[in-house]
Amino acid sequence: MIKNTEFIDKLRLSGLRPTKQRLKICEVLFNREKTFHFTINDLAKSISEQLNEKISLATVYNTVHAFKDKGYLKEISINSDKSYFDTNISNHHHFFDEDTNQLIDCHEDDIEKINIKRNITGKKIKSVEVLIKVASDNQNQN
Amino acid sequence: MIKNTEFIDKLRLSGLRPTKQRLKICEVLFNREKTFHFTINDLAKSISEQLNEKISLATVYNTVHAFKDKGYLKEISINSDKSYFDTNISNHHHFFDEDTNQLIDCHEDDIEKINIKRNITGKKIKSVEVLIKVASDNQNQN
DNA sequence: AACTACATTATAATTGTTCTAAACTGTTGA
DNA sequence: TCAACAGTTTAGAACAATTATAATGTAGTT
Ligand SMILES: [Mn+2]
Ligand SMILES: [Mn+2]
Ligand SMILES: [Zn+2]
Ligand SMILES: [Zn+2]
Repeated sequence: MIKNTEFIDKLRLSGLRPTKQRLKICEVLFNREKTFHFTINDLAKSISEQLNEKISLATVYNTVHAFKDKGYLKEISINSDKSYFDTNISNHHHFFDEDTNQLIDCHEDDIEKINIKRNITGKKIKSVEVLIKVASDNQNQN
Repeated sequence: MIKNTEFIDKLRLSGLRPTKQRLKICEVLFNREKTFHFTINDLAKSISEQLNEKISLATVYNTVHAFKDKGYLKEISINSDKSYFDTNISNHHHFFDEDTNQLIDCHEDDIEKINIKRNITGKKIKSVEVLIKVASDNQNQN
């Protein structure tokens, strides 16, 4: 369990003021055993469940974007009209369960290292993401 | 250059009526040398450029979804708030140029075959997609 | 304490997409 | 051939996710 002062230091070091709202969001995001894959709505729900006072939706968006910009969150590309975020900021890939809309981390051993043999002239690789969509056997494709 | 009657047959075989609008969209989508990666907006623009009479945006959406359902188009997952489609329906991966927002096909030899060594119990793999984001060297990450 | 820049908030605006329901058209078979 | 019907198109409304706005609040500095 991470102490509040650690969050305060981390925020200050990033040039973000440690406000009440940001600290609460830190708790919800980072005070957990396992990786949290979430949409803004998931996060807002987690917040309101664990909190008496409320945080404005705009602040949730602002904070998630600030944390992403500072590298404390990753955004995951899923074919959907909503964004997913990830507290696991290491390079890793995902399974996406189409039945439950849940992301599952791929671990080092789950997938062989991606070896890209071509490069685009004048361009640098910014990220490589593998998304493996899964669903129950008795599910219609796509 | 594909003849109009071929499109008519293809549509009829799929249980889709060969309407004026669908045939025009077929022309724009499939009467080209190279793969077309597009957003609905790109397609609507291409249509209005090549056409005197106009096609309703709702029809463009309807048709693209119908074609996707019939397997004539693929939808590509990009971290963005808009959907991308692909006339290349083979299994393949993509580079995404963040400077221009253009997709580039990965060919067979560009990337080693993805080898997934883990499976999710009770779930079947529906798709495996690799997205390699690229940008100019002097670009800020993500 | 006062100042200032940064942050929060409610709410409006924007954007991509889907829905609706009325008008239209391709197909069928009497 | 043509009426009937199901499928299709359409404009515009509705919707959902996200971003912008601008007023109010607050953390950090002096
Ligand atoms: Mn989609
Ligand atoms: Mn959207
Ligand atoms: Zn993850
Ligand atoms: Zn492609």
